[in-house]
Amino acid sequence: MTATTSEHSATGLTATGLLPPESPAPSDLHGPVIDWFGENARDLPWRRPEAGAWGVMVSEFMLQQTPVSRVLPVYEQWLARWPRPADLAAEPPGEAVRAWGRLGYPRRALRLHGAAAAITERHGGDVPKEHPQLLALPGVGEYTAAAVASFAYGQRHAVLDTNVRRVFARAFGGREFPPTATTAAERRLARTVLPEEEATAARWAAATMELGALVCTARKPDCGNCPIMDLCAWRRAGSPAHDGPPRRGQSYAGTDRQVRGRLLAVLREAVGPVPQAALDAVWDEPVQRARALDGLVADGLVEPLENGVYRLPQGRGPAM
DNA sequence: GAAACGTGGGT
DNA sequence: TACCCAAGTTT
Repeated sequence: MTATTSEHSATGLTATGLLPPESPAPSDLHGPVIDWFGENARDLPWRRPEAGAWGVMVSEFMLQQTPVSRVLPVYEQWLARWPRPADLAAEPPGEAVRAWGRLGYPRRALRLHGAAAAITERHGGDVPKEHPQLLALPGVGEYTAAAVASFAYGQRHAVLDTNVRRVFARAFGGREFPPTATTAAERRLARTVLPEEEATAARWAAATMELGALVCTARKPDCGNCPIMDLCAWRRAGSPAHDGPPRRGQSYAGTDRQVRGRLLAVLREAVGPVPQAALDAVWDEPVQRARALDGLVADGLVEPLENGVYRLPQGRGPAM
């Protein structure tokens, strides 16, 4: 069954501009992608039944901009120490920041702690099932709310992460990469191609994400092992290279982020409060160093004591 | 909508 | 080596 323009006209997808003329019929992809997932899905701990909604949520926080391989060990330690949201909420936020280790973007640790506190206070200790309630939690954005609702509770949501966006850009859009920022058109498309049946939609969400992570990768897509190789619009167009402006680049060396990282590393590894001198040692430029430290304090990641002594936060930090 | 926000592995 | 990329969210 090959996709044709006439099929789209029948469904109105082309007429509404949701799909380019050469893109495949969405329903033709469901079976192959879901079957592929059944045979190739990685056995990740947060996919096991015993992970529960809290395990799924913890994994989603950790996986925001951080690769699976680096998340795995920290995830295991985290769940062993804090098996329920209330367990985490009962500890100072600084403990979450410390346990976060070197996963990066430590504000996520603070927000996960805040989410655990909110879940404990507002939802009786259970991760909420409704998308709006998930979205209201600190650190939970559009993607994470949909991911938890879909993966943990089997609901029907468009789960649009960087993997899925890339798969859709190629399979339906015929382009190598999606736009820099998620567009309304991408959200509409993701909702439109979602299978009708709830459990199938949840499976589709996980499957498209996995396909993007393992086969339809950014660098070297393994099209030879792709279950929809013959339907993919990008492939059918000859795999044209990305045209538009160059992809984003994020510099790091010499930035405040690097200084913040070094300062926080000292605090994380220290058992108790740290004197100013220990922090001064990590960066020689005093103005930038002070700015970075002030930023950490403002973000609630560091708590200043008297006489230039600092520690990880012990109380409730500023709302974020 | 752009910019800020960590860290490390792959090429 | 330098750059790209990794299950985003917030301001």
